[in-house]
Amino acid sequence: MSGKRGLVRSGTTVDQMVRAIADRIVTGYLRPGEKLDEGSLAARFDVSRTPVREALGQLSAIGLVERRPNRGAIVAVVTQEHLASMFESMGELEAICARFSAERMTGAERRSLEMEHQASARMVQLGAEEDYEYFNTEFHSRLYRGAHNTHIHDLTVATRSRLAPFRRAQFMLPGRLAKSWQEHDVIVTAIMRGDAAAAGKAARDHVSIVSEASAVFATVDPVEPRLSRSARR
Amino acid sequence: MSGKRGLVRSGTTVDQMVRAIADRIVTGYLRPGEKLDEGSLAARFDVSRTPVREALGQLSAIGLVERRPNRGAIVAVVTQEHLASMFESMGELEAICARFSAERMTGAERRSLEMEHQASARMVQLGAEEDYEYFNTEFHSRLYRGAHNTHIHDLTVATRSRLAPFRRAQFMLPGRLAKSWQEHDVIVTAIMRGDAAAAGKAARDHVSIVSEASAVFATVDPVEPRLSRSARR
DNA sequence: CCAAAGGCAAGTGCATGCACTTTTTGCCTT
DNA sequence: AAGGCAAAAAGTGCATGCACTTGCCTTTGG
Repeated sequence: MSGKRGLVRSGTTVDQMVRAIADRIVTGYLRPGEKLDEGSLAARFDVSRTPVREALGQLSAIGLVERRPNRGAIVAVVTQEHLASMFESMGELEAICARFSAERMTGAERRSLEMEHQASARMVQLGAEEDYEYFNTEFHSRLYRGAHNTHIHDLTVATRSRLAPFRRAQFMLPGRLAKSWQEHDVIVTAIMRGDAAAAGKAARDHVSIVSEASAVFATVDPVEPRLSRSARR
Repeated sequence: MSGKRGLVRSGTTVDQMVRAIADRIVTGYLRPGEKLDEGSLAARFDVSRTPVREALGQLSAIGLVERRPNRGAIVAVVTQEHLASMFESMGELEAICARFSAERMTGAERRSLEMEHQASARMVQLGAEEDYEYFNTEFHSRLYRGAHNTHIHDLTVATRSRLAPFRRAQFMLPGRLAKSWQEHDVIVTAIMRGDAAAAGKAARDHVSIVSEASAVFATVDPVEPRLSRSARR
C-alpha cells in the first residue's frame, strides 16, 4: 500500500476513504441528499466495498452522512432548523473559546494572534479574498487552541466543519472582508486586555453575522430524490 | 434477523454492536485501555468480524474507542487533563442549556420540570439513591431538550455519555442527594423566573461540583498494558 | 549473559461471495 | 392511459478467506 490512491495522503484505506468522502462533502462537491452508492464509490477509488462501507459508517457516526438501513447512504440533509441550531451552537462555542482565550492564552499565543491579525489588514486592503479566507481559518483555530481545552476544541472544530458547506454563501457579500476584520479586531482587543466577557460576546456576534448571511443566501439546495414513474407528470 | 442476539433491541447488526459495546464502555464494564479483540467480540455476540469491525470504527469516530492501525482497538484512555477538559466543557454546555431553557422553555416544559423536581424531594428524604439517579438523568435531559437547539442537545448528550464512567465516583459521597437537590433547586428557580444568567451560572456550578468529586475519587484506573518478559520482576 | 536475528502465532485489513431487501421495469388489466 | 402486479435488476448486509502486520519467543553469535 503506497502511492496507490491518488488524492489522499496516508493511513489505512478506510481512513483515506473517510477523508476523501468527508472532504467532498464539506467542500460541497457532494451535495446534501446526494446518494452515496457503495459500489460506485468503491469503483471510483479502486477499493472493495468493505472499506467504503466502514467509511460511510464512521461518517454517519459523526453526522456527515445519513444511513437508511438497506436503503443506502446519502449526504446528510440538514433542515433549516438544524442549520440554525448549528450556527447558534457555533456562536456559543466560539464564545466559550474566546472567553477562555482571554483568560488563558500564553504570552506567545497572544503576541502571535495579535501579529497575524494585524498582518491580515493588508489582505483586506488588497481585497485578497483567498488569502484572507486562509488567514481567517487560522485565526479561528488560534482561538480554539487558545482556550486550552481539548474537548471544547474538538467540539468546535467538528461543528465548524459541518457548517463549512454553508459558509460559502457569505463569500459574495460586498465589503465582508473589512467587516470581518473589524469584528476580529474587537475580539482580539478584548482578548489582549483579558476581558473574557467582552471577548465572548464579540465572538458570538461575529458568528451570528456569518449565520445571517448564510441563512439569507445559500441553503445549498439538496438533491431531489429520484422520482419514480408513478410520480411523473 | 429476529430474536437472535440476546441483549439488544433492533436495527442492523452493526447498530446492535455499537450499542452493545458502547453500553459496556459507558457503564464501566469495559475499562479504559482494555483491549477490544475483534475475534473475541465477534464470538461473544455470535456474529462475524465484519459488523464488529464497523462498530469499532464508529465508536472510534465518536471517541469511545481508540484504534491503532494494525494493532487493534482499545477502550479510549482519557488522560487526567482530557478528563478535566471534558468536565469543564460539560459545565459550559449545561450552562448554555440552562440559559436557553430559561429563555425558551414552553409553559408545559416549565411546569413539568418544576413538578418533577418537587417530586424528587421525596426521594432525597427517603435516601432512594437509585430512584434519584434515574430522576437526575431525566432532569438534565429536560434541560437539554428545553434549550430547543438540536445541535447543542446532541453535543451535550454525547459529552455526558463520555463522562458517565467517571461520574460513578460521586455515588459514595455522603449527603450528595440533598446537595444535588439544592443545586437543582437553584437552577429550577432561575429558569422559572426566566433569569438566563443565573440559570447558566447555577448549572455550571452544579457540574463543577460533580467534577471535583470525580477528580478526587475515581479516575477509573486504566488497564495496564500487558508486561513483556523484559519487564517482569 | 546480553543483543540481534529469525520464526511463529495471533490478529488486523481488505476482497470476495452470497443471501436478502429495495427499487425498477415490463406487462397485463381495467 | 392509469393502475397493479410480478419478475428482474440493483444495491445493501454480513460471512468467509487470505495476505499482511505485529508482538512474542526462541535461537544464535558475540
